[in-house]
Amino acid sequence: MPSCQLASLGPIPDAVMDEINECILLGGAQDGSEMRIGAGVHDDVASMTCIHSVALCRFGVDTPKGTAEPARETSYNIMGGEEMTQPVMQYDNKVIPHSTPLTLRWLSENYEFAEGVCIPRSVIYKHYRDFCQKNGMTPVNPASFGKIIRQKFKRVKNRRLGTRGYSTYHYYGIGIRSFSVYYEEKYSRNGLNNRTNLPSTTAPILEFPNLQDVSLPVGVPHQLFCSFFTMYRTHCLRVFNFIYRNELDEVKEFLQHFWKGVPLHLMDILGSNAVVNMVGIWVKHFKDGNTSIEDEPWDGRPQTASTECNKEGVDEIIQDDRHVTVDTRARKLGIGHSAVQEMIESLGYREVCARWVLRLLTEDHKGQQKAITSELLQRYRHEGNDFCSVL
Amino acid sequence: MPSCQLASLGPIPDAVMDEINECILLGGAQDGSEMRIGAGVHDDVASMTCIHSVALCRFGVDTPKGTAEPARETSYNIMGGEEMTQPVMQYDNKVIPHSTPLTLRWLSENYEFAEGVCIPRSVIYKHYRDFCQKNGMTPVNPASFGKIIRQKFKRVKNRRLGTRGYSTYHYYGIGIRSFSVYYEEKYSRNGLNNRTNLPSTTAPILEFPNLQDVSLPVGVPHQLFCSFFTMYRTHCLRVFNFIYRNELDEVKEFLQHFWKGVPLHLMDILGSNAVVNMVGIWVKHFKDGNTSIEDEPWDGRPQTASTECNKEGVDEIIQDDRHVTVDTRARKLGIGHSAVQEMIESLGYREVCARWVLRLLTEDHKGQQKAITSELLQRYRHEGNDFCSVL
DNA sequence: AAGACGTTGCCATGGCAACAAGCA
DNA sequence: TGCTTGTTGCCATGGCAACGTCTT
Repeated sequence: MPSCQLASLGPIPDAVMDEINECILLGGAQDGSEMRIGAGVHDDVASMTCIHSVALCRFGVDTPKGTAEPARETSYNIMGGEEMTQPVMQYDNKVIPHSTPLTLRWLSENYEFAEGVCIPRSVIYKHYRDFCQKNGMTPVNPASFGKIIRQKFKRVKNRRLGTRGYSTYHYYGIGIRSFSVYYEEKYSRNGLNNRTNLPSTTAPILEFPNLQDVSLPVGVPHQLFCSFFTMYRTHCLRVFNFIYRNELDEVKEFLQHFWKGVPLHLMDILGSNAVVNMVGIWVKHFKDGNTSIEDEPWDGRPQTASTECNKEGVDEIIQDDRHVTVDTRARKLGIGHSAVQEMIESLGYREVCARWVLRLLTEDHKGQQKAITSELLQRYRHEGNDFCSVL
Repeated sequence: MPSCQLASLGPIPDAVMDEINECILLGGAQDGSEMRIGAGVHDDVASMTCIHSVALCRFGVDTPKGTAEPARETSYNIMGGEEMTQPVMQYDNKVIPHSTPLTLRWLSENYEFAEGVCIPRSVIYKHYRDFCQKNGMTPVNPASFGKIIRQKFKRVKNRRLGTRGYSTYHYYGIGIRSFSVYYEEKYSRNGLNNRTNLPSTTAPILEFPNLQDVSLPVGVPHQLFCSFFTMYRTHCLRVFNFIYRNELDEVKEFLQHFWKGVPLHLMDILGSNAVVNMVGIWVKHFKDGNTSIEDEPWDGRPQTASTECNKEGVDEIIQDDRHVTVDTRARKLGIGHSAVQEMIESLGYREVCARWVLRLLTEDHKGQQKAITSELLQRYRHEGNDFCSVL
């Protein structure tokens, strides 16, 4: 019996994949203003983990069942549309700082009171940014925008929805007008009825193996692996949910959050080849078209499959390993960014990516100890061991 | 007439300098838990700017006037003390998660209601962390600690003090008991009277040149320079204040904040040699024992002085320049951290440091544009020009 | 009965802008 | 009067923990 079910609602549309790719390429910050010194290293991790997890999601989904798909497709088109149908006012190329009355009017035209509707603040704010860009206005920050929202919708309430520890703020009581260019069914009054007949349990599910059915790789403490398994399972579920809800900005941030947040005592087992390979096996399994791992016995499988999988192209992997090393380091130097492109192209090397994520994380945690001397030697010694274990 | 006055209250005690050095060496995070991937690059900037600004403060201060010095000295000793006189309870090496009753008792023993006293939250929290460490407890996060504070002191009020845009949260109504090991006069009931006869205007001041009296380097837009000058002046004032208030943690964070926050359109003039040298001249001037720049005419001085200053040891500077390049890049690779030590030893090269801060910032802003192709070429081209302009 | 999980209240910090006070 | 600058209210987001519901 699966202890966790992943809702999947059809293949990821190309538009979404494009956005994800763009997100990876751009490092997540579209306007440059939020960039920080040192972002390069973050991007390394984010790119890799994004590739890995998105690959998992991509291959994990079932055939479409046709539920609620049209609405989602429409929403992408709207968001990706080039032209607002009727911009409130068009200034001739002059960038004006900000206009509260204009924003209030825009709010009136596109949103309405809607009891029972929850819309993420980030979604409305994204719409607002779009509105500002199309009208040559400099947007205000989220806090100030919130004040404007509450000027217009005095009775709006707060909700914090999302899985444990990852709740996001929502406005409760605001819906998108049905004729707005930003219309999305789930965020409007109309979506209230439809949502009830779309429970996640009726959707095709992606089942993870039950922990009891999995025989663990030798040498890995059972307790630690259980912890990691739980975290990773939840992680995948959340990535799924983010993508399903079209909150692609969240995906990147969340991935960073997850991989950076792996506790130190779990780092050790992540260094273990067997665990990495087990994750890889799951990905591979989903890729082959299975949505459940339950129908096949899992005992003993990880070890055998992992070796078989490893042998497939061990030379290339090592080759690629070194290659990525060079590029990653080059990018840490600030020399270039073409490596990201390469990493995307080498999507087939999911295991490599996963392994690299781990390596990166390990390196960085090491680096954070900031020992003044002998750090250099220690690092090379550590890397040496790591490299051997990859072989 | 100076438009801004810097309060300075004697030379920086060795204890403070030690802490600053430690802060630089450790990268600011004492427990490692707040470290993040990519912190290395932040540290580069922080170290440099810290050296630069601290040097400015160090050389800018006047002879001590003996006001309130004893209290400050005492406080350093207290904070640096090895042993609490009477720990509430001593567990034998076992790390226990957390104990609210213990914390409440500790609060009662060390703090009291004190109308009119403002104490920064960070200060109390630092004390609490110290208390936890000494008693083998895992401290709770600041938010949860705040709840405990309000359990004990129900009438505490909030204050946000600090210069514009850099306010920090304070508790108003809590003072440190006079017999506490954490006692500091300014944060206790006794400090209330003393503070009134220590207005910053009566303290020796460090005067910046008035903008009208400064003839700008050629080729630098007046408007841009004025903006930068205002920012830099405020920056120095704040660094002074932080050090005076013994809030050394703030110093590092603030320096990062300032240098990272230089707007893009000011980056250009910071790339200008003349501006960098002007800052360098001020530092040099203060170093020579002057607290005011007003008594000497400033017309035309920047250019001449800058060249003279440059010629002093241009070879060494370039030599050092390359040296720092290597080390900085090495550290970005995560190879080692001894470079920080070197930079501290080369404190004499303040101008070089300043220049390097600018270079680093420029590089990073460039890097954040994340253009996929031709970034490499562009960067080298840019660096080439930059290097020439240094010569 | 115990555990898992979503929701929500209270705390934290931080940005912006309005207000107030001091000063040229 | 106009400018500068400190303070504060309102908004944002985020962590932790308590509570209630639901599952095992």
